[in-house]
Amino acid sequence: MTRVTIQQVAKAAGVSPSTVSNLLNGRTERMVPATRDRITRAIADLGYRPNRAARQLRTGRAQTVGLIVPSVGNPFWGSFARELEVAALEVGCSVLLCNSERNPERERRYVEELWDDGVRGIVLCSSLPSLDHLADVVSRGLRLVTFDRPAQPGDPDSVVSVSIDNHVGGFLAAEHLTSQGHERLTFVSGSLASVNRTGRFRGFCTALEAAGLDPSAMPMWTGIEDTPFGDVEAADVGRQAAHALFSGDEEPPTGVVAINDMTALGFCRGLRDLGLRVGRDVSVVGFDDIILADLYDPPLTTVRQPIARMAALALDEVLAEEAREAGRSVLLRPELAVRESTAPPALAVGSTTPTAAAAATSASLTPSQNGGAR
Amino acid sequence: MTRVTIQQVAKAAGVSPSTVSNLLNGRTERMVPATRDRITRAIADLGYRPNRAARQLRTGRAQTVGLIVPSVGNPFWGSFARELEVAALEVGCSVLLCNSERNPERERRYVEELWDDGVRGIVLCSSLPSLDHLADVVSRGLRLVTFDRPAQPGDPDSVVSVSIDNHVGGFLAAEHLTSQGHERLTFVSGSLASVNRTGRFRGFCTALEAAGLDPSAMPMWTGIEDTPFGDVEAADVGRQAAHALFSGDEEPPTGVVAINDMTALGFCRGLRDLGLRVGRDVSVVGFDDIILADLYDPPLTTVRQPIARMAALALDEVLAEEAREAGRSVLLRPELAVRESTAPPALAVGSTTPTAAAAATSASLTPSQNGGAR
DNA sequence: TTGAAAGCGATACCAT
DNA sequence: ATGGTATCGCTTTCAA
Repeated sequence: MTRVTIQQVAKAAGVSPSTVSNLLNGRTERMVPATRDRITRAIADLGYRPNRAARQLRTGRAQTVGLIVPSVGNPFWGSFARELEVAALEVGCSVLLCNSERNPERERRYVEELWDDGVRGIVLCSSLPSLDHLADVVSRGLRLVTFDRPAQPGDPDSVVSVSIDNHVGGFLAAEHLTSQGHERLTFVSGSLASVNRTGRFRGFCTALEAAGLDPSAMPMWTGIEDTPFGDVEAADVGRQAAHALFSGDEEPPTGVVAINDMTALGFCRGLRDLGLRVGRDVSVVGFDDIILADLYDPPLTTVRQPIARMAALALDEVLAEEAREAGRSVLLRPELAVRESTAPPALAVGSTTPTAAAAATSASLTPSQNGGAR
Repeated sequence: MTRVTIQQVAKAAGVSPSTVSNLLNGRTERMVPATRDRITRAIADLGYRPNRAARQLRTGRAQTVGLIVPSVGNPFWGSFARELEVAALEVGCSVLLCNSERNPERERRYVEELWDDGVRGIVLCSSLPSLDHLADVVSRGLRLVTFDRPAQPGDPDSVVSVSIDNHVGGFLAAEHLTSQGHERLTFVSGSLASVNRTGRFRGFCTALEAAGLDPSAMPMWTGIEDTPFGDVEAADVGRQAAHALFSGDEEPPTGVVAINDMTALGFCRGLRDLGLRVGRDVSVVGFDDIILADLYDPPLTTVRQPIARMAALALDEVLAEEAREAGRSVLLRPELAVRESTAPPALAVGSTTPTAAAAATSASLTPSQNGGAR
């Protein structure tokens, strides 16, 4: 009933605690095989398991890495968390998961708490422009790796970043649309104050310019830029954007790039509210390639992030023994997964009602199915 | 740079460590206000933070609860994890999250590990029929609360369970379909060896019988019952099921109840592969009500689990001071979220091609929007 | 190759 | 109302 300690193992094996400790920590070389076996036997017999608190108190470090994500409710972060755990498991680490809800204060509290817990380091999935709120802990020696947030000027030197090249991602997404002949494009996202948004949006603009289009002439949606939206609400952002863009006075876009898949899916849902059809009336490109992207109807064209590889890299950086060069950034190239939510724009310009458009294509179906179409 | 200890605080405040400790643990009543203030000042000045490892070593308990889910890649578990964290935060606990991937051995290892970590208790989201692999730790005093897995005969007495009434859930789902006039129904799930599957399937059968239908006469899908499918693969299960049911010799169902939303969404994707339309050619009911259910096109009718409430309850049980009565079960009532993936069955029987069927339906069925009307 | 013993930092009992 | 101090279980010199 009461826990077995290293002393009891030592006694059972007829050796001292030090020797058992040596075995536990892989220092078997200085040990006669017979001793080793006796200890191993004793450990098994007694069902001994080292007390981590004691070990940590002594060594000062836990076999743990912290992971802070905006919200595991978002499947992208859920999948990433899972991949990081896989990587950590391989090196005998566990992962302490925290949801920041994109709240800087909460983020700071979690970082402090994890630091107190003696984590080896933290993988921070934040897109806040500044890391000032964490400068204190970082200066105290915390090993911090940011994910999906390229290094910014002003970041502490010791912070490492692992992310995709967002500029390339945004470019690929928009270029795909322009190459299909789209000429009215909108970039849809929530809060402006996010680092990856900036990169993705710039890539989007670059692609437009490359196609001879003027980014500033595109329909814009600036509904809720100030609201610090969380991640579960990402879908709401997309949905609201769709409503705004397609029921305003301005001529709506024929193609849209969303900041992430949840927003893209929300946007699709918004289009559905309006009786519009994705991939036919409007083309939509997402970002992340969550599982649901391929499951959606129509399957969503999206910019894929190689999360398994990124998780492994992030963990490597967290556990790296020696300090890395200052301001180290690991940048991966994203790729585009082309699916059916994108297609060349409808030839008909200024189609009257969506229902009419749909009917035209599907061999004069009675317009009864366009759920809720007004 | 070096960590501040309780001794340093004590010295700075001109008191003994014991007194500081008393303050830290809320025993302020035996302390003159002036002392209290001096200590508080010292703590703030020095930026003192208690060392958790030391505290845990001394008290034997951490301020932590374990959470084991099949996979946070599945949005249902992601959302649940988030809710549990919210609840835990309110009482100053952190959550240690682990993905079991529905692997009993891995589940056991995690439970042992969490126990070693000194967690207050564990919320286990498992649907394994037996808890035998955990009997050992449980008998050593672990407080275990199972979620989404009603208590089974043979479970250790001390295990508490929090779940919805799966029988009711399965019933509501199937009854919704029968009341719409569906007479050929299939229950789609992966592994049979899961507790909630059993309950949901029984409820499904009960509803069929209540409608005068014979469950054993329904089209069945028994493709991969033996494979211990994980949770990310849940969608594949659904997709495969759709392919099998709609391209075999047997007449396919007009309505389907899936074990969970991911499977339902996979099923919808499978239908799409085959050119069939959800909510028109086939009605689909999911289970869980993940965010994506409402985002899907068409929005998915599903059995909702009240996860926020369930998370709070599960945490209560984990942290309960005194032991609960033996074999305690908390059972919540699920509710049906009716959306557009379900509708009365097409009138045409023996359709040739999907497209023809679709055309036939919408031609002859004008009032196709009033879901549920007979 | 093995052992003895000094802590890591907080708690709680027992004095005062 | 406050202080002294043994203790939790392990790691790690240093000595044998």
